[in-house]
Amino acid sequence: MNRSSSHAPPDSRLLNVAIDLFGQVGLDGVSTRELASLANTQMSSIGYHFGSKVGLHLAAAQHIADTIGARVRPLLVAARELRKSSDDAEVARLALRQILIGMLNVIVTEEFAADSRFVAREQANPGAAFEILFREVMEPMLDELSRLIACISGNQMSTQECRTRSVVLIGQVLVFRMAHATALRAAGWSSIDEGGVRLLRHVIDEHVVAICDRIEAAEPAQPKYIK
Amino acid sequence: MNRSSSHAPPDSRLLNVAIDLFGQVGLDGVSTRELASLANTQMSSIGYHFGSKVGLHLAAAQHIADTIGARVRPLLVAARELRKSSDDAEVARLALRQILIGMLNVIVTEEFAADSRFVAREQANPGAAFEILFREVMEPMLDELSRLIACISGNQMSTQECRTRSVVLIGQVLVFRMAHATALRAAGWSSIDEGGVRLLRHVIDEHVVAICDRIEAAEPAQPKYIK
DNA sequence: GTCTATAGTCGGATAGAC
DNA sequence: GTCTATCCGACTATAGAC
Repeated sequence: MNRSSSHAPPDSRLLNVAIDLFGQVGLDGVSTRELASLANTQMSSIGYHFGSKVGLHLAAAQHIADTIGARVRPLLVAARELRKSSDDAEVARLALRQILIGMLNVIVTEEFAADSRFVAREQANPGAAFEILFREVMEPMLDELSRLIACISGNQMSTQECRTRSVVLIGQVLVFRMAHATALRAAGWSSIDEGGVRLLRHVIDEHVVAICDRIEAAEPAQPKYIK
Repeated sequence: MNRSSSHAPPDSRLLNVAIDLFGQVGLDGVSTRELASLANTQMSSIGYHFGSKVGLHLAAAQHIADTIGARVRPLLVAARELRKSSDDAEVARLALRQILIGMLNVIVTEEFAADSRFVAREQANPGAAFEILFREVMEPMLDELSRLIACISGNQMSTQECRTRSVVLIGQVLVFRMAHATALRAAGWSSIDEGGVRLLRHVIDEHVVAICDRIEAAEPAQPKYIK
């Protein structure tokens, strides 16, 4: 059932339609008329409830930050607790794997499809909405990932390198949202079904484990990257 | 020097401006007036040379397919030749690493920044331009990558899994273009300088090697993904 | 709070002079 | 081939009735 066709209040219907459409075609790709029509309300109620079209866009970003944050934050705080209670690389690896698989679940789950489409689009179009999403979703996750990587490497790795590796790791997951059409065609899927998700979980987990093995086994590293 | 400010013919100037601006803000994000103005010509010359704004957009996509194709194709044909001359997993690994590092160079090089921005945007917005870019750029690359992965795995892996792994592998590189702002901030860069590129090359190559080790060492795999 | 009607702006396309 | 001027449709925002 479409979230926007329910009997929720108009502002809530507008928000859901906005997340769907802004995520698909961007802020300029959809008109206020279309948004209002699909939310079964009037153009002018956008002005009334959100000030303007841009106000609705920002409200949509904030709503998504709250939704995804609620889903991802538990994984991050759990990882943080584990890190504080132990320096063991094994523990950190487990937390790292759980965060990445957790992100994969958000990315491929139909429930979060509209939200993650929106996030992907804003990442390509950094604006005010991007600030909200980066600060509340991406940054805390990348922070925790790079701390886990530092721990796995035995704190032998520069912060710069840990952060870079976090981005590269998460890229393996994000590609399925940011290049959705390419990824689906390449994998020969029309949509990501249950079997596809299982394969994806297996592949990504295996890659993460392989990379952890490598990081942990690595020498203290000689040609360090500075600044 | 800006490619569009040269004394090239108007249609060429339009094409270059189009690649820049469409890549930054998308088809609907820029007006024909703006495009013409930045190309030092008239709005009506878009109609004359390319039929319409959409025609210009498609011509830009084709031009990019030619440009990037010219850069990437040599890597792909070299890999193909190697694969045909030998079944050795070591040879395939080398080819795989070279293709991914080659893609990274395209993604982070300033010379190709506008082109790869354009590609990234169209991947998020599948349309007619996406068809051109997928067929001429992404598909040949993903094809070769998955054949190399099959070879490295000793042909023990399903086609499905090989193709999925190709997407995941290339995701590590693409993230730096598709989530450019996020990646830069996360890594603490304002732009990807020479040192950043070196670190990135090192990190991605190491990850690819680690994943290859894992694939090669893997059991023939029991819970195979079918369909 | 909700709806209609409209004001004011900007967009893509194109006719027609040169 | 190049440029000017203009048409017409679509858009956001808002005034004002209820």
